[in-house]
Order: sequence, then structure tokens, then C-alpha cells
Amino acid sequence: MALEHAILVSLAERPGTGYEIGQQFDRSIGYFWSATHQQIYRTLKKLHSDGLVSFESVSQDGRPDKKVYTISSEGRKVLSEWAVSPTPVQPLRSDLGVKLRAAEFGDLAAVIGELKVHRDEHLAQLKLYIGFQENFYPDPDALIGRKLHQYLVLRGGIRQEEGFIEWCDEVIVALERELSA
Amino acid sequence: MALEHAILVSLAERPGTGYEIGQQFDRSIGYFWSATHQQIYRTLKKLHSDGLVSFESVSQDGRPDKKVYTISSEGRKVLSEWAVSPTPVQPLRSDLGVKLRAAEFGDLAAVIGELKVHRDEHLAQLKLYIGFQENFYPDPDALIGRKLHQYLVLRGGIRQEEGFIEWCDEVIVALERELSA
DNA sequence: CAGGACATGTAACAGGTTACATGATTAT
DNA sequence: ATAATCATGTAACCTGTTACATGTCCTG
Repeated sequence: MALEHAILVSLAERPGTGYEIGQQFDRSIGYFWSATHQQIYRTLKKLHSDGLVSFESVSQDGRPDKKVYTISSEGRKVLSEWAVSPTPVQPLRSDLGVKLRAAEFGDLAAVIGELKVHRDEHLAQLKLYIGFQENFYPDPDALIGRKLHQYLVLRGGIRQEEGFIEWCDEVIVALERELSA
Repeated sequence: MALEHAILVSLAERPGTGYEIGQQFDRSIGYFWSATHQQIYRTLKKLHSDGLVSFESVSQDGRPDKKVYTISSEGRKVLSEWAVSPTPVQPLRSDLGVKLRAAEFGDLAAVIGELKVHRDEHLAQLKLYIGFQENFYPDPDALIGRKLHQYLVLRGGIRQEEGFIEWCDEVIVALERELSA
């Protein structure tokens, strides 16, 4: 149920439209949570009917009307309560793990190729994150508050990508050895 | 859609009942994929209506009847095709990431406590995995085929847990520094 | 006799994905 | 002309979670 809360976090930081929230999900919040615009609009509707957000319709010229959402005091209360409530530990979910187990029933060379594709995509992602780290957080020890928390989330993304890439390399080496044996 | 394929992998390795597959999801396959018994029974029904598995009802004395499922040749074909088909890269999903961003609206000390709980749970999981590694795969370089793939999946679980624990430690240190400042 | 293992299922709901739909402006 | 950006929405579907339901055997 973190989608509701991710949206509330975004609105607590600043008011915005569903569209703008969607863009954040494609960028900063997207490092650790993704959502499509349909999910966002649907959830905003629910948050509104639950009284956690309000909105103001703004008509623009040459642009479609937009609804600027603002978190309510009730929404802030829900968010702060959620922030201190226990989160269940998430089980792993790896399609590639399943695929590795299926490797013996398919073509080993193709599975290796697939792993290399994933490795490269995650490497590109890692480079992007490292670029953010260097540009936006050159002096981590000086960070406090929101910026510190954003930095720490980014660090999580970096560690995750690094670990995944190292695992891919380990698997590729092992499967190539098996293939040539 | 990996649940169907995870079940097919299990049945390709050996025939079994929904109950037995569920136990595997609580153990080995569960390192990287989880499923409840309801999902498994529902999916087995679908796999059967799609002709990918067949089953034989076995009556037992003193036990409820069971259905022993076997993968069909059509099922094997689907599995081998899936094994070589591209898998989309999975976006990250981290409740704790959202929670960290919400930390400024809640109680920092509580968030730190929460992180410590997760750290400890993942540490326990890591120790379990390392135990498996030592007991079941003492000589990784000698592994081939199914056992090698199982080992590599376990390696993925170990790396994942290690990375997560290190990240928790980094975050805990940073937030404790912030709290005492 | 209580609880766990074995064994399968229905129903309702929540959350996520995909397709379709509309419509203006701006940049190439 | 064509695509991208801004901006919101409906509908159908698939996947995952939670609660409820049934019934026996074995172990402590």
C-alpha cells in the first residue's frame, strides 16, 4: 500500500497535479517505486474521497485544465502515522531467478545473452545514479533533512544496481564455463 | 507472469501436487519468488485448462485425495520458449525507500527503529542462506546443470541480502548522526 | 484434546497492467 | 505533416492478498 503514501509524500513536499506526480515517478521517486498515470489518477481520486487531499481546478489557455492537489491536515496525520508504523519485510521477486532455474529446459546460450542484456541495462542505470550522486550530493556528510533522505534513497538504488550487476557477472562466467565444458 | 513459469519449472523437475509446489515456494523457489497456496491452485487450474499440465487424482487412506500434476509436452515447449524469450527489466519497489522520504513528516527515531528491525530480519535470512551454501554447495567450481543453477540463484539471494543490510547500516548511521545533531 | 501437517477449494477485494479515448500547443 | 508535451480519464483484465471453509491423521 505504499503507492498512496508515495503520493502523499510527494504532495507533502509540494502541491501538484497528477501529471506532475507521474513525472516524479518516472524520475526521483521512480528509483524505488514506479506507477503508471492510471494508477496515480485512480489513487488521487481515492485519496480525495478519503479526505486526505484537496484539489483546485485551474483552467489554462492553450492547455487542458488541470487539478492541483494539496495534502490536507488529515493527510499529513495519516502520513506521519504511516512513517512510524511497521512495514512488512518484502519477499524477493526475481524473474531472472525463475529463468535461471528454467535454463536447463531452454537454450543455455540464449539465457546467457539475456543476462548480458539485463547486465547492460542495469549498468546504464547505475551510471545514471552515480552521475546524480556526483552532481547533486558532492558532500554527503554535510547533508541534513530531506536532502539527506533523498541521498540515502539514491544510495540504495546504487547498491542495488551494483549488487545485481555483480551477480549477473558471476552467473555469466559460471554459465559460459558450463557451455564450453 | 513468472508464476506460471515457476510452477512449470517445478513440475518439469518432477511431478507433484499443489501442496508440494507450495512448500517449494516456502523454501528453495521462495528465495526469489513467493506465492500463496491460493495462487498456486488457481494457476494450476489455468495451466490445466491451457493444456500445459495434466493431473491424476490419487486417493489416499487417512489423507485427503490429492491431484498429482505432470507437465505436458506442450508445457515443456512453452517453458523452453519462455526460457529464451526476453524478460523486461524489473523496476525497483521499496517500501522503505518511500518511508525514508516520509521520515521528515514522522518521527526520526521510530524510522531508525524500523530500519533496525528490517536489518535484523534480513541478517537472519542471510545467515540461513549462507548455511545452505556451506552445507549444500561446498565446492561450487564442480557444479554443473541444475545444481549449478540452484547455487547461482542462492548466490543472488545472498548478494541481495548483503547489499540490503549494508544499505540499512549506512542509513542508520546517517540518521543517528542527524538525530543527535 | 489441542495443534500441526496434509490437501484442496471459494469469494471478495486490492493493486498493477494494457488498451482505448480525447484534444490543444509547440517544436522539428 | 508528425511527434512530443501537457493533461485527464474509462474499461477490462490479470495478479496478489486475505478471509473463510472442510476434514483426517498424527504427535505431544
